[in-house]
Amino acid sequence: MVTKFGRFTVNGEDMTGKLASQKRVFHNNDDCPIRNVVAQIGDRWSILVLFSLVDEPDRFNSIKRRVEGISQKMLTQTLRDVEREGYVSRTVYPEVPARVEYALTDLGRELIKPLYGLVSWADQNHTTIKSCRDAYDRANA
Amino acid sequence: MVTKFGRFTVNGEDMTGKLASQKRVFHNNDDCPIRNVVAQIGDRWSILVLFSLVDEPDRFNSIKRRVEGISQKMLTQTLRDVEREGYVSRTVYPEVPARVEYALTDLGRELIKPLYGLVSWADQNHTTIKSCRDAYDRANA
DNA sequence: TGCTCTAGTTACCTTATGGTGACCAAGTTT
DNA sequence: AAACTTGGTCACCATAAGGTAACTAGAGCA
Repeated sequence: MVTKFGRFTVNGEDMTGKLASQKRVFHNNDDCPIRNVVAQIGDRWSILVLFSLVDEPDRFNSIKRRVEGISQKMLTQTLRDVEREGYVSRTVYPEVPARVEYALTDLGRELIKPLYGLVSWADQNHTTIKSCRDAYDRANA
Repeated sequence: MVTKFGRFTVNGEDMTGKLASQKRVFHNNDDCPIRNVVAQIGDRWSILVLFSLVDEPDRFNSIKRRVEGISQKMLTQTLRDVEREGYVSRTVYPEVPARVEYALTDLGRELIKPLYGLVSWADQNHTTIKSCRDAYDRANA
């Protein structure tokens, strides 16, 4: 059996059809790819920072100006995190004053593709979701 | 100009090409679809719970057994959240003892599609990411 | 000398998130 | 009557996440 989403692997295992049997257990430890990847980009700033580098590299203060509301501390922290994950590279140019350029790596560009699918969906559906929230809140007031 | 990801809309605005001009600002307020949607499912349990309902509806304690490590409190909270977003429906059957069935809504099933893209990517690339982390940690020890 | 730039770091504080364990109600079984 | 079932709620606590503001380095410029 193949679901409407096609082949379906999670935790490195082909789980196509296993959900249907109600036997599938979803692990939530360090080896779980879902948490391992999604937890890192599910924070307040990572996705915005990654998308700010989609078309070309950019430097620290320029990113800071473009990602509205991010503090210096959080931009540093977010950039370190996405650099550690391998999504972004950091290049220091020994100019005066120092110039530090951040760019998506190949891996980062690969990640942008599924991420873009999610972001587009969010963009197309967020008014629907808002009215769902309102309806829920009215029903549970 | 169209990016390699095709048309690109964020915040309801066609931003294709705007990134390239370095003019694009990423808002992070209540009207930002990215945060509005991603922040809700970027928590510790939502994605796992949503995927546990992909193939058929399931009831509270069965989900609890299948989503490893989730506490009763967090399952309740997560289910209320995804219900409020409109991704999941909650049906009480007046049996004895009470049976409560959770199922993906049409909207929830729509969300699963881009989410599945992300989860698959995570599954295929998490070993790469792990070695990126190790390399980063070695370089910055 | 003092002020400017970029790209940070650090200390401190507040809020958000999530975990534990006790408790609850309605009804059925022993 | 006591215990067990499902599907929760509630109070309490610990930690994580994130914001603010001050401070730093290295070099150029007035």
